[in-house]
Amino acid sequence: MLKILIVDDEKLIREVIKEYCEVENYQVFEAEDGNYALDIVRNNDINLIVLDIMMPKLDGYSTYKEIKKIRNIPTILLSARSEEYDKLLGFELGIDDYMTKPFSPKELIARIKAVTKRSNKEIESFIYKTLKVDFLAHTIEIDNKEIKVTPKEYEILTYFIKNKNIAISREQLLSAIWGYDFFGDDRTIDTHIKMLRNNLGKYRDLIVTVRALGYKFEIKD
Amino acid sequence: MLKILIVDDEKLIREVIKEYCEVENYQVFEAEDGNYALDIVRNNDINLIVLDIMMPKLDGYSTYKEIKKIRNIPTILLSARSEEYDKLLGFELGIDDYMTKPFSPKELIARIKAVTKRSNKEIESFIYKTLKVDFLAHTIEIDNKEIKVTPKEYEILTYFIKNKNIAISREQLLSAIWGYDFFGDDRTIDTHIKMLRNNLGKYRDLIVTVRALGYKFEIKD
DNA sequence: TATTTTTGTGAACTTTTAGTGAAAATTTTT
DNA sequence: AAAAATTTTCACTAAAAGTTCACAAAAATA
Repeated sequence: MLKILIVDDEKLIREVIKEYCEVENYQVFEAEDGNYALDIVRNNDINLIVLDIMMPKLDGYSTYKEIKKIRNIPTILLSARSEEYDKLLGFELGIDDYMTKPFSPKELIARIKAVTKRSNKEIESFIYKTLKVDFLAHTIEIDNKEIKVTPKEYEILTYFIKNKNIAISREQLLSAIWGYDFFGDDRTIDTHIKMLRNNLGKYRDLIVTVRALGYKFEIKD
Repeated sequence: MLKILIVDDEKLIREVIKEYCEVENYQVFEAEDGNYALDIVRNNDINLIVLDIMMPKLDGYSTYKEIKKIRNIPTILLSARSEEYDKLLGFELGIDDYMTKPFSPKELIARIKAVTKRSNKEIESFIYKTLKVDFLAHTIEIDNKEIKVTPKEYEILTYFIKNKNIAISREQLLSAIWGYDFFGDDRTIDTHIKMLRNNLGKYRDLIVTVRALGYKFEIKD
């Protein structure tokens, strides 16, 4: 279960966030200032921190730096006004996300999900039966035998793997792999898919076509 | 192209928002009170609404509720002062976001982008008894068995789900799914409904016909 | 009940879409 | 600069999907 620490001097804010988090089944810890926060971080295995910048005693920035000394924890910063926005942009030392008050609870939950998802997603390889893709070595193996694919095919395959079981539109593939500035024919994808399927041999059916949309890399767990 | 409806009694506010939206290439509709807003929603395929709470005639809250009866549209509420903040937090019936005046146009645009992005992604699945629609995988399951439907049927079903318990006219379905430039016979819908019902098997009755109007996806909660 | 309106449906017909091989264009390697 | 590899375009085909239509069935109305 996700353990979330909320650091804010306003009790109301903490309560509201807590309520929403509990709906999502997160375990919530509260701290009303930076010192309490540090204490909690030291004694609990916190997965994510929601941290207000403007606080009495130990302010958000300083708290953030202190926490980083203890352990790297994904953090979402809250700033009081949108004027702070620019400052935040300049303030770059690994913040995972930030929001300006007032914010919608829905959005916060969405961001929490996004951040936790992101920080858990650095995989080094993908294995399914005898298909192995090694992201570090940049190789693909089937039945212990390396198969060669072109760079584009490799990119498509890894994109599929990272988004397995999600239907991907041609547009999405194009902008993800070709970039937003590609103005060619989107049927080009079909040709690459054809070649990738051929190269995947007996695993060709992992790429299923989603009619009127695009393709999907389907792994039935 | 994104169609945005701005509902505010102050002309100046509307103008400013409009200008910024047009920079982003959004198509902007304006309404100076709730009644106009309802009219526009009924006759256009609006994607997002920016709605002021304080208005003469039909106020924001009421307008919001009325719109929900017509169709589910992501909405950003504007409240006049930050004191309203607490009220808004308690006010929970699916608002996607809200802002307090004065706000920066930049921030509004950022939120519009966030909301539209989210509303296209947030709902990952719909489950009713043993009927499961997975919007990411683009699949439909009944009794743990995947059923195949055509693209149009899938679109209709997801539109129904997003607007469950709301009667949808044939015109509305046409403009939402076929687009404004479809000039064919609206009985075509009936054929698609027939096929969709067949594919839904024991759940066929979720699609109820609303005589002289269209259809409704009815879920008794 | 008779008549009219509206919806359900099977089947014929039309259009759209994806798979594919080949060729042209581009990029990379030799 | 030539050769090789890769990427992109394109035209053709088969399959899938979409549309129309006529008649049956059902509901509303007179």
